[in-house]
Amino acid sequence: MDKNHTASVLIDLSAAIVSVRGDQPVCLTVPDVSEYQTPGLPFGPFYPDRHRTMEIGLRQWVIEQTALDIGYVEQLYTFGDRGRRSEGADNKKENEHIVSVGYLALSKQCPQPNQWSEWYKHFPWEDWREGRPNILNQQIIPYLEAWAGSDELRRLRLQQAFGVPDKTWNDEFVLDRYELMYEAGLVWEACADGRQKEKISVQNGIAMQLDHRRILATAISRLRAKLKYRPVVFELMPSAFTLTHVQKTTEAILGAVLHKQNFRRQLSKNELVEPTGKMSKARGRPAELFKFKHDESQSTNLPGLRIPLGKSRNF
Amino acid sequence: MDKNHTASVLIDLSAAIVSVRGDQPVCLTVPDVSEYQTPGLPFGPFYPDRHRTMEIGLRQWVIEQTALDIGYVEQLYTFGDRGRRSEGADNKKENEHIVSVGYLALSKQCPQPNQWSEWYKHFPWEDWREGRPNILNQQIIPYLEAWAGSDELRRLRLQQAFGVPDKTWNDEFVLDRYELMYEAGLVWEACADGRQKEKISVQNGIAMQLDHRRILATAISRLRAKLKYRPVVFELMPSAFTLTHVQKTTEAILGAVLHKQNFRRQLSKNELVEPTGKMSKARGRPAELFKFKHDESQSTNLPGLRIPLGKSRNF
DNA sequence: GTTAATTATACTCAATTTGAGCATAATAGA
DNA sequence: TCTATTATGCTCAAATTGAGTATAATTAAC
Repeated sequence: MDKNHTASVLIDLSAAIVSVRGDQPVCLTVPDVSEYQTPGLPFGPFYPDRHRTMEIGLRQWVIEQTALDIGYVEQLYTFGDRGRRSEGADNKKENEHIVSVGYLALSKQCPQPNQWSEWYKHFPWEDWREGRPNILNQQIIPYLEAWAGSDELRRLRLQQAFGVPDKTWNDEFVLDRYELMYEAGLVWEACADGRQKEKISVQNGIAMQLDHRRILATAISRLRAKLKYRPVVFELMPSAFTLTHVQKTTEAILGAVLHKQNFRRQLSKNELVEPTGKMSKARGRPAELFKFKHDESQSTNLPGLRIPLGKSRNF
Repeated sequence: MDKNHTASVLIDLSAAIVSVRGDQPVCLTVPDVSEYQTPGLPFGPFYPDRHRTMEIGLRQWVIEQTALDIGYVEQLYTFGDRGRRSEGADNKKENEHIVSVGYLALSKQCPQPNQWSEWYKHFPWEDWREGRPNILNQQIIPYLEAWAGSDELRRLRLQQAFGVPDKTWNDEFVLDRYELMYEAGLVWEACADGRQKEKISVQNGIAMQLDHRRILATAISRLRAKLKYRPVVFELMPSAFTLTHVQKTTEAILGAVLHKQNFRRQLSKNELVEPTGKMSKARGRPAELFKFKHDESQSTNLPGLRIPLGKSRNF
């Protein structure tokens, strides 16, 4: 085995394809045939011969396999962990190592409801719209505090990720929280390497295949952060929408409620939307229908929503 | 050639190892032996057999080859572009494709000065500390405007990246600006594919090998953005420093000057530093020596400097 | 058809943060 | 002692944010 062979790997392009259905953020998943029936993110191999860039490769198989119209695509992270291939990799050669490049993609529609999985079923502690989730005080925090014990570093991380005991919660630290729970053995995936899977007493969110839940956590973190300074929400909106609709979508992603009047003030100050002249009709007073000002053109680096309190909020 | 073989690639871990020497941000480079003598970023192959994660692999060869103590390491981006291998890849097999994973690393010291290259020699238009760089009005902007012509999309991108003609400059859009210049054929690297290299009339910054200047641009963008909400400056500071020293380092990275009193206000409000009791002695009044409050522990997600005007400034 | 519930939108106001400045303190060197 | 230089304390107007109140335009209930 020469050096070149040792260094050779296969590349999987994994995608967290995100949309919003009603007031729930969802993510495209593929069912699992194994005994555990854990859903996974869709992925496809990268063929450097066929695709000039990896993003082109990603778009290609998403179009082929899902027939979805994804607009916004962003590379998230490249995972080279050895552990990743340990499970269900029977269709790959034994000696081939797999590196997975995670992507975040946004879709305006989400047809075939059963193929889309709601974020907060995988991360129940991340949805604060109805107040602080019970699972935190009832399950997660006590377990984590026991795990931390008197370890100084662990307590500091606990403070930063979960705001314990400082009473501060940063909605962007989704990945940090997941990884802390992983290390503490609080999620199913942490026991995937031969250890018995029944160990996790509480269903701390629905598990996913391989490291897919970690990729989804990365996607949520990134999207929540991006929302605050780039107008990516509109990649999830139809061509015409009410301001309340934009707010509900934003709140769904952030997992937090926002002050209505202030939210609209930001929207109008940044001149992100313009009226269509039409009105929506629902229960109460009809709302004006707006459209995104910069559709078609790459909206990548426009001002953004600038949700205040960008960092952390008290509770 | 079966499908697996087509998908097999080699992975290079490229590193933008950044430090600050005096008032100049610098980046570790390796000399080039070819006729053009363009410097390149150091890189090493990733051996999945030997290293559990890519970050471990990166740290490994940095330690082996540079003997540097790098603290902070962050993955930047994974480039799968076919063009990348076109040049000087004689030591690799013809059919092997290379994917390069770019990393940003921060080092407190930068010994052997000749191996470190100053950022702004590669990106002269990014240093605004002495005011608006002349090269913009004299060379870059006129060329780009001609290139844009009446193309609507091009003009919009020009506006966003270079603030033309809105008079607004966002210090974080380093990558956007570089890529625009690349597309417009304004940088040497754009002509690397067989076209004559002498075409670029102006020396718009010193070129680098392969796509290394793009990786460096990514690193600068990321670091400038991160600086504003995470206390990463301290990864570039010695154990004891004056507040002015922190400010000079920050300004070097941002390529912009900051208001002294307001900078200090942020530092003290966020409680990032604590006095050591000692004083520095230089020309004027002696300054108090401080140290970073959260040294040793992972400072990754602490509050940060929160440099105001985070987005863009007028000129 | 009147009333209640619901949703939209305009407007206000105090608290905080930011941008920009002046004033003063402590040192070295002339 | 005087001057240049750097550090640091303090002020203040402008802008932004957080959190309301008031009012308008509908549908659903009675």
